[in-house]
Amino acid sequence: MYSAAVSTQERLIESTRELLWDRGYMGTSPKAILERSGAGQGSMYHHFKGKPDLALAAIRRTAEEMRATAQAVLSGPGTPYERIEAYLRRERDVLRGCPVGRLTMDPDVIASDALRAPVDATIDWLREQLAQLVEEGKEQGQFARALDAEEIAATVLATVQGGYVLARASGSPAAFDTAVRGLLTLLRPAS
Amino acid sequence: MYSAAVSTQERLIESTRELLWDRGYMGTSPKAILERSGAGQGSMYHHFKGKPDLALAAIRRTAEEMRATAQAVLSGPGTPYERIEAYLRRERDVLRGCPVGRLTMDPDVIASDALRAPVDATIDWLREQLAQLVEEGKEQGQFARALDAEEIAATVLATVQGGYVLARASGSPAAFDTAVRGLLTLLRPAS
DNA sequence: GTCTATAACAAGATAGAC
DNA sequence: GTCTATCTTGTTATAGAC
Repeated sequence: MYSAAVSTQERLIESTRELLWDRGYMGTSPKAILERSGAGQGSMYHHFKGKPDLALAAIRRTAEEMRATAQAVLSGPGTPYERIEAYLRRERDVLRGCPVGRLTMDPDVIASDALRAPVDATIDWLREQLAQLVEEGKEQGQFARALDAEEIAATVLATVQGGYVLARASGSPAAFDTAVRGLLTLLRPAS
Repeated sequence: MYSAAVSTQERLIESTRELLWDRGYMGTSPKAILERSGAGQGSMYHHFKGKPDLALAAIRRTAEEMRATAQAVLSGPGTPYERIEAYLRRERDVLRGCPVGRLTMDPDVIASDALRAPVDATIDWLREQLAQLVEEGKEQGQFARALDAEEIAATVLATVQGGYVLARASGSPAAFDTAVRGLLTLLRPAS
């Protein structure tokens, strides 16, 4: 078989991903997942133990995807500054928010070690990648010696995550871009 | 009467504020509000039209309180840089998140102009205050002329809001402080 | 103003037929 | 593997007594 139809299990995971992104864990009901995926009650409980189990599969996939997307930009061409800039300016569905970061505002996700783990791991990985870039930039003389790579990496990530908050509050993606431009000005090498 | 007992209406609003902070709009049920406040079904629907109406009262009060708290620090003593630092370093219940900012992740809040308005207004006001401080710092020669006050203000706010995300993801307030230290290094006057 | 009763509907899951 | 009951509990509100 060269081209199999997408499985019910697959549709369940993808539907859950979309709903988690838009409505969070609390706001995502099994009923809504079933409606969106076109699956029946029985299918869902056959493939998954329940809502948390299905959500875990969805979150893991979203986390992996985010990692791949970031990887592509961060390990792309250019100087460390340019690659950080590319990460900050990459196309985003700003008003929809970060599919990973938004989960931190879900009490049920934070309360569950299993559900929080992929979120934590993704953000931690991103921080390491950014810190390594900053370190490189310091070695190349592009960034000041006085900068702490771990700190700057956290600031970059926080600006992105916070940019989503500002944008959603104002109802416009512009606020995200403004915050990013501010950070880039502060980071820009003197050269 | 010099000291009246706290009214039922008051207890309803305060209970709603606590629950909104911890569990968001979706996660806050009228039932939970009633249990926490000790009020009955009838009292709630006597004083408020329903959940959105009560939430609006709660959100407005939280927004006002946040403004007052920020005001105290931002218009306190010190140079512009020192006052921004004081804002960034002020005591926060980091793992609990921002009681105003977290509402932007609630689809029902964002979808309602009435509920989003106080959130938007508070963040906008904060941005203006910070921008004014940056402008002052530029005039006093403390910040570089090249800085755009609006942009830097957005970056400062985003770092705070994003700091909460990093902290909740890792389960530790340390991530918030790390991001703030990074930003302060970037902002610090050469002097 | 506050209470209890009631209700219509959604959430989350199980049972068992097909 | 998928489907349709069925079940328990929670959500959000209304009605009407006190």
